[in-house]
Amino acid sequence: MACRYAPGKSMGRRVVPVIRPQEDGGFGFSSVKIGWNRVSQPLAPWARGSVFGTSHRAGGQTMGSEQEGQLDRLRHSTAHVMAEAVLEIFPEGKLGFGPPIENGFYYDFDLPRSLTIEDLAEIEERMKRIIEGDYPFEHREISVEEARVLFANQPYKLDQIDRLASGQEDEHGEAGSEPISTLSIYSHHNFTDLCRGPHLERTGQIPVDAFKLLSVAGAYWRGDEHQPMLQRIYGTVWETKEQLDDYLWRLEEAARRDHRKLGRALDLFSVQDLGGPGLICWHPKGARIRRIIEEFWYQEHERGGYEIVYTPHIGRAELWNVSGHLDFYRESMYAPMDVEGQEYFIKPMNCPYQILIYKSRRRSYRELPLRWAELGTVYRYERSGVLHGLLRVRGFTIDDAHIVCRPDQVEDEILGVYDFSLSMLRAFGFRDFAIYLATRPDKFVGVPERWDQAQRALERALEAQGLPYEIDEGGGAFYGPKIDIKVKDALGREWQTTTIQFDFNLPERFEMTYVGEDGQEHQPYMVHRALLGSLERFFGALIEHYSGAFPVWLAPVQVVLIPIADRHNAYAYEVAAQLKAARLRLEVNDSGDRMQAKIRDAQLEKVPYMLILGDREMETGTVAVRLRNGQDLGDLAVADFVVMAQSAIAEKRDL
RNA sequence: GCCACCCUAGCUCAGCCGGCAGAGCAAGCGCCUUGUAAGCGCUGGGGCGUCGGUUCAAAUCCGACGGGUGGCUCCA
Repeated sequence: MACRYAPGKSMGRRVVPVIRPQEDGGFGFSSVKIGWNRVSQPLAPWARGSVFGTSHRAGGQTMGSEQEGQLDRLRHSTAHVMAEAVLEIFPEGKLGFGPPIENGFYYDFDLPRSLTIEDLAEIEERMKRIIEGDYPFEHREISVEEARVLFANQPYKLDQIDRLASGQEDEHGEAGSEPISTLSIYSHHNFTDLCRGPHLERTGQIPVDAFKLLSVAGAYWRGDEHQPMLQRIYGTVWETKEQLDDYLWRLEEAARRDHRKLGRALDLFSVQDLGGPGLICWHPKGARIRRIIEEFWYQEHERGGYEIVYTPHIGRAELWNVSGHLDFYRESMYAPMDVEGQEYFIKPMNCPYQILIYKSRRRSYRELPLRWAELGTVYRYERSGVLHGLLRVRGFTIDDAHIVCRPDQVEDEILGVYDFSLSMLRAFGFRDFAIYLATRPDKFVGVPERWDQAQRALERALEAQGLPYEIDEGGGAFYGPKIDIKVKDALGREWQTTTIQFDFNLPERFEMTYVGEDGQEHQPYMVHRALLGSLERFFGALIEHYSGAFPVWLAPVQVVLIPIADRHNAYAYEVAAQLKAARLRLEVNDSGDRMQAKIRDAQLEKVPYMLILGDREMETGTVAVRLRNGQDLGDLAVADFVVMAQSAIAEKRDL
C-alpha cells in the first residue's frame, strides 16, 4: 500500500550524465515522454512510469517473470533498508513513497536539510550495517486506527492511510472503490513502513556489494506540483556484484553516447546562450546529415503519394483562435507580436495553414485523399526545466503531413501511414519498435462519442496489421487520439518518433468540406502525422543510436585521405578528385601530422573510411583502405574502393 | 516552473579552510617526412558566467540574475 509503486513516473538515475526526455516529435503534441524514458529490458535505468509503469502500477509484482518479481522484492527491501538508514541520521525525517523501479528503487523523504552526495556515502555505510544485522522482515495486518497511531508522526503516511481508508485509492495505487479496513505493514530492525510488500525474508539477503545509491533529486509528493517537494534518493541493487557492475557500465556507455557530448565533439550542433536556450544551431557537419535526411524524406514522400507544401512561420491571432490553439495551447505559444495593430503569433504547429490551403477552393470527393507534407519549423515555449539537448527544444522542425480524406478512407490511410513510418524508420537503422495507442486526455475538444469512434478506428487499423501495442491512457492530443511509435536504439532505449493523430476538431472548427458524390457538402476526416517526429529529436536519437558512428550514407565525412608524407599530397588530391566525382564526401588530411596521428583523428571523428596513401599506393595507383572498425583491407584500386563505398551507401550499410 | 548541484582559457579539468590564475588537448609557428589510434619544441590565449555585497584582500564567502546538469511537474 504505502510504498506501492510510485504514482507518477519513476526513473532510475545514475552517477553519469545521461539522457532524458524531450519534446515529443509529433505536431508537438507531445504526451509521450521519451528520452530517457526509453525503457526496455537490456538497459534502461531510465525506465519511467508512463506507459511502462502500467505494469508496475497495476500491482507491483506483475513484472512478468518470476525473476523480475524476485528483483522487485530485493529492490523494495533495499529501499526500506535505505529508509531506515536515513531515519538513523534524521530521526525527524518524514517518509514518502519508496518503491522498486526499473533497475533499482527510490525513496522520498522530507528532511530538515538538503542531502548531499557525501550523505549518500554515509547512508550506504549504515545500510551495510543493517544488511549485515540480518534482521527479519515482518509482515502484519493492522487496523486503520492502529495505523494512525503507529504513523502519528508521519504526515505523508497518514495522508496515504486516509486515501486508502476512504477508498480514494486501492493498495495498488489505482483509483479505488472500496474503503479498506486493514492495512499492511512491514517491519525490520527499527523500521516500520506502511507497505503492501512483498519483501525478502531477512535484510541479510541483500548482497552488500551489489547495491549503490546513485543520486538525490527533488520530487513532488504524489507527483503533484502543488504538493511539497520531497528529496528523492535513487539507488540500484542487483543480485550479484557482476550485475551491478554491468548496470553501471551500461550507464557509462549511455553517457558516452550522449548526443550533447557527441554533438560538440563531432561539431554537429550547438545551443548558444546568446541565442537562447532550446534553440539549435546546426553546424556544417550536422547540417549535412540533416540535408541527407531531408532529401531522402522528400524523395520517399513523393514516392508515397504526398505533395509538398510550404507555409508561413507566423500568423494572425484569428487563425489561432479558429484553430483553438489560443484556447488550448496558449501557454505553450510564444507571446504575440504587434504588427500594424494586429496580433501575430509564431506558429506552434503547421496544421492550420495547411487547412487554409485546403480551403482555398472547393474540394471534391474525387480529390481525396489529399496528402500534404512539409518540413515545418515551429516554436513552442517550453518551461526552462524541461529543455534538453536536441530532445526537448523550443524550436524544431516537424516532418509533418496532413491527410484529408473521406470517412471510408481513413482506416486505409492510417494503415498506409503506419507502413510508411516503419519503412522510413528501418531505413535509418532502427529495427525494434514499441507502439502505443494514446487515448483521450483530460483536456479535450469534441464530444466523447467521436473520440470513442476515432479510437476504435485506430484500434482497427492496428489490429488489422496484427501489431502488438499498448494503451497510453489519456495520452492523446487535445483534438484527437493517436498512435505513437517509438524506436528502440542500440542500447534498447525507446525514442519517440512517429505519431499518427486523428483529428476531428480542426475540420469542424475550420468548416472544412468536400462535395460528395451526392452533391452535398460533407466534412472530411483529417489525420496529422510525423514519421521522424522532429528533425532535432530524431537527429539526437540517431547520434545516440550510432554513437556518432553514422552509416556511410549518413556520415558527414565518408572518407579521409591520409597521405603519409608531403610528397604524397599531390597523389591524395588526385584521388580526392576522383572520389569527389563519384559524389563521395571527403577530406584530405594534408597537415604536418604523422600518419598515426591522422588515423587517430579520423577514428575520433568516426569517419567510415580512411585511405592511406604512400609510395606503394602512388606507384600502383591504389589506396590502402582502413575501416573505422580498425580493419585493414589493404590496397585497392580507386575504382574498386568507389564501388565498395557506393554499395554501402546504396544499401544504407554501416560500412 | 519546482528541488538539488554546477558554471575557471576553444575543449576536458586542477586550483583545500580568501592574499593579485594552472595543466593536458586543441590552435599558431618551427623541426621531423613519417606506413595503420597521439613525433618533438616554441608561442599566443582566460582574470575565473553576470551584477552586487562582505573583507585590507575573493576564482575562492553571501545574494540576485543568466546558463547548464539530475530529477519532479509539464509536454495539443
